[in-house]
Amino acid sequence: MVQDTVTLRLRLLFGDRLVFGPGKGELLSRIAETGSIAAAGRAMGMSYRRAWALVEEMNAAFRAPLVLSVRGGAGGGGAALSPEGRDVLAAYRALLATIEAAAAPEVARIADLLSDMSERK
Amino acid sequence: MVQDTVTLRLRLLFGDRLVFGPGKGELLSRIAETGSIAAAGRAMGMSYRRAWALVEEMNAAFRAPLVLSVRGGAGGGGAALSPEGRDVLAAYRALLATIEAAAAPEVARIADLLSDMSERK
DNA sequence: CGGCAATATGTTCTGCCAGACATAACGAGG
DNA sequence: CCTCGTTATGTCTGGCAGAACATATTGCCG
Repeated sequence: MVQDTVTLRLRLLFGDRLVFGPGKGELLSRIAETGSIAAAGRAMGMSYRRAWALVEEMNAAFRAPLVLSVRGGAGGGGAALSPEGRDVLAAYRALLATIEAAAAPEVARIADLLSDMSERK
Repeated sequence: MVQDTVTLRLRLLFGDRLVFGPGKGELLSRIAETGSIAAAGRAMGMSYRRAWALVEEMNAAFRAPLVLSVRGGAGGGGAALSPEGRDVLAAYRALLATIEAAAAPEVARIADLLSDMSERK
């Protein structure tokens, strides 16, 4: 095997506006596991400001908000995925899996033509 | 159908360096059809500077240069795809086709959850 | 009731990358 | 031998996305 890791980054555009990509995917995922926009942002080295902006953008783009948030209360508040949020995340993950499987042969073809990466830092 | 156009943008990363994406794909394609880096750049509203930089990057990343260029001579010079260049382009196009087919159901799932875009400018 | 941690949102600062501009070298052909 | 269009490469600059900073608000819990 010539190269260490091959990753596919997939972005979905509807019309000409970007709706979903790796960043929002991971953000959604981290919100689900941490129950907090702030914690999710911290986990990916992203300012809360930006994390929140992405959430806002998603909530506006979809028919129903993907992230539900409450403020005040125990622990200051929190956030969680709505059913739609879980749906979108699941669909996106499935998409990646499907694509990675389907793409394997062509990816290998391209990888074979790459210069050897073992001698790169 | 709720939304007009759905497009998938796919980027390939090997290790952590980006190697190939939509921009380089189209550039390669246009170089093949125009026989010139400058013309290819113009065709996609890209400065020659940038087009050339992308070519340089690709040529460096792959085992053999994807684009062969000559300067001076009839018409000032020109560029063409090397066999490896044609291979990579063909593989990338095949990749896109494969993926678009495989992705259709999940994309539809996500699209269904989008807010209606017919009432957006 | 006051502290805490998170959501929510405005304002300002900044690093960096894309594009603009400049210039050299090149080589066939008139 | 001069023109022309292209490759090749350096430098400068403006815009803007994202970070940094600032503040208000909310509601449980000790």
